[in-house]
Amino acid sequence: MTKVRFAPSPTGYLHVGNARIALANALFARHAGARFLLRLDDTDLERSRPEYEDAIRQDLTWLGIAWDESFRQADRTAAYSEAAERLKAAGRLYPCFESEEELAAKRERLRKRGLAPVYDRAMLKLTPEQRAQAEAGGKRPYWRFLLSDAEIHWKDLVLGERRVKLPSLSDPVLIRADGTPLYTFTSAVDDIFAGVTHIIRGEDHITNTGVQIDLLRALGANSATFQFAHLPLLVDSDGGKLSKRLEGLSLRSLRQDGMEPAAIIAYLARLGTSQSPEIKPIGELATSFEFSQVSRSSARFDMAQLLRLNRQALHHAAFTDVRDRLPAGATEAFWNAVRGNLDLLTEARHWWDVAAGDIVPPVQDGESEFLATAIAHLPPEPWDAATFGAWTRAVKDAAGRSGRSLFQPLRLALTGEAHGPELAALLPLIGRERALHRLRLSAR
RNA sequence: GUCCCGUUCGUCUAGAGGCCCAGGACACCGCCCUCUCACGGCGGUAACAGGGGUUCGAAUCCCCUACGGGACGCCA
Repeated sequence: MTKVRFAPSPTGYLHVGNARIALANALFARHAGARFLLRLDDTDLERSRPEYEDAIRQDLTWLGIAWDESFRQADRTAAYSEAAERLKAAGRLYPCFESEEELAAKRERLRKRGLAPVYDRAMLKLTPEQRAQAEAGGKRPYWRFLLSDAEIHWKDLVLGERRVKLPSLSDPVLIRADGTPLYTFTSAVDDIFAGVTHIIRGEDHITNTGVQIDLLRALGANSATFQFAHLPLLVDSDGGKLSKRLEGLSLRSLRQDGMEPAAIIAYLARLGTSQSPEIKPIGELATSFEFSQVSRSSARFDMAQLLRLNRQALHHAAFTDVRDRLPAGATEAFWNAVRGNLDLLTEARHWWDVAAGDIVPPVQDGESEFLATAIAHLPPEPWDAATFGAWTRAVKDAAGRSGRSLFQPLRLALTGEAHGPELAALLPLIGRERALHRLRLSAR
């Protein structure tokens, strides 16, 4: 049985970078028939907040990403203690007493000498007496994992052969002085516990993978049962850093702006691959999902492309898909008339005002005579899709105009805009009373 | 600072020595359709970061440079 996991920290809202990783996991899971575990990595008590946990679940659901099982690390402290004891017994977890200031100073010294800031394992050489002395002084230890001196290598599903030389790394801290476990540790313990087989995450975890493979082995797991896929990070549209601006691009803000989940899914599923984005259900997107088609270099997140996809998604959206988010009273006829002209669903509100509310068209200088002619030929209700054609034919004959000079003033008067949905569809929604009023306002 | 990775049209990419004076998609431009926009159809502009090698031949292999990214936390 294959299993993937998406493991966000509830320290903030999900952003597009997170969503891309979550989606890659979901697509792979669907494609490979794997179970999807949603794990809340909330071991950082300082920053984790329950409301973010709820928000993450909501945002994933909104995107259409479902999970088969879920748990939070805060509920698994006993398992972490047990694993820690085993590592201690095996001599792979050792206590340290340096303060954070001391450690920072050590790193700084090494850096100044042009060396990598790797922990010197000073505490490993502590005699039992020295250790007793430190503890007597009221110091509580934090615990480091004794890395082996191996060179870890694995075949990354996206990046290919990768190597991490453990001797060039610091022994990672697994347990804080306050006794709480750190990500590196809990993640390995849980991946074993949950039976995860494919770890799909961002490229920023490459070094962690080397460490975690060593840790998985120390915990008695067969590291060969784990497959890794590291996706290159996304960068900002001006080529700069991924982080700052994209992290601000939360799913919630996109949702607020009227972005369709279908567009986000379509864009993120294919970004950085050789496949073109397509508006499709997530299940169909999964069918063609392959790690081998993901590029090894970072992809640029381009809002313009997302917007384009969003327009496409809207263009194809059925009334039933969007009715809950349309202004109260909006009808299917209205939706079908305007959807082809929307970039964002939020713009529907404006067109609803045009169709059923009050708008004030601009006064068109020099067109009063023409508009008067148009008013004179406005047919009586009831109106339907054929009304506009019949009316404009009559106006054409009476005013001797055709083409743009015929239609543009009418569009401007009726909608207040130079561009917009087909008037034939819009006119019956506007109705005779509003149409008359607007034509008069525009003629003045 | 040290180590690792990357660099092909505006964007996402195809390309693993001759099939490439580099292909596709989106964007853009033009034409057609058309009351506008959009849709659709047809066509077009546009790229191998730079420099050295290796080779009969390099986008593809090697080296250097530049630029970009990542890692180096008692964050995840």
